[in-house]
Amino acid sequence: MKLDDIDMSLLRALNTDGRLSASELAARSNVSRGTVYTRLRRLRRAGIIRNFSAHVDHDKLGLAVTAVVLVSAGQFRWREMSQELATLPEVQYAGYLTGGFDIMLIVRTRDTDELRAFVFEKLQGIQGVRATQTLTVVEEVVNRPNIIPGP
Amino acid sequence: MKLDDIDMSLLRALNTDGRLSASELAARSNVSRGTVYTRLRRLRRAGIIRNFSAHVDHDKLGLAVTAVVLVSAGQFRWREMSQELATLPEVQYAGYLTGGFDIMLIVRTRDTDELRAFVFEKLQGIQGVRATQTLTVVEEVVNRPNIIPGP
DNA sequence: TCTGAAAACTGGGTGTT
DNA sequence: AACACCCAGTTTTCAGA
Repeated sequence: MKLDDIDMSLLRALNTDGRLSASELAARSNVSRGTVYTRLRRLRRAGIIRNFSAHVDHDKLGLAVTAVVLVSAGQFRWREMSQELATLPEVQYAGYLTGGFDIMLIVRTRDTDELRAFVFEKLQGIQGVRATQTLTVVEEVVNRPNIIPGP
Repeated sequence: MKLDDIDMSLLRALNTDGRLSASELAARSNVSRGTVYTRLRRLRRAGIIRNFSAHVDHDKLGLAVTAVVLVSAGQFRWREMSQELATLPEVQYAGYLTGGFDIMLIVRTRDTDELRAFVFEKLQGIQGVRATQTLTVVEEVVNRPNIIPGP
């Protein structure tokens, strides 16, 4: 799907505030409300906007520990591992890599005890996981929901 | 702030759909509309809900390349580096680590050319950046906006 | 893509449990 | 606290241009 300036303007606005009303979006993008409705529907149908979500402060929710887990995998079972990783509730991000490691996870737990349990019991229990390297996040500097390309 | 079942229910609902109306939230959490308003205000004021945002498909936006960049840093200028990293538009996530690396970045670019420019020109140009290791994300398996702890 | 009007929702308020 | 009710203002939907 082709995206014009109106679409990009809407996406940028919704990136910073996902609950903006149609009339506010219309004002910011200099179009009518009707246009905003039809554009948003298009963007959703095309899968460009996947969904909307609140952004929560994990510390304040009691999830004090964030860790990056780098995984080296063998005997690659791509499909099965994807499914198993997707069911782990602690995993916020999981991606397959090329380079020094095969998988990268970002994991959130209440404390280091839960992190240990995750890495050494859950993760190491998955077939194909050979070795893991766990790095604790001491401070988050940037945490953006999206990157919207510039003009 | 103490969070009860109602708060958690609202957070879970807003995690999966951040544009749910107050009446829908009320129905899903089995509370009145008024309660939803007061709870949401509390959650925002307390900083538990930071903001709301759309979630976009970066591939469809033309950002075809996602990479994890692990950085080893020396002569640590914590404050300055944070600011410099935060201004880089390609950076979706940046965090300081303990372990084998000092900083982890998740970066999105249009193509590998932009990625190269980011790593070897922008990033390596920042004072304190000693060495980088770039891993390309071949496939994203999990990409959740939040982790909401279970009961 | 825009406009106007009906329908639904919001954000208050009140008093009650 | 949470609830049910009400009310004016706003937002959304939908038709027509």
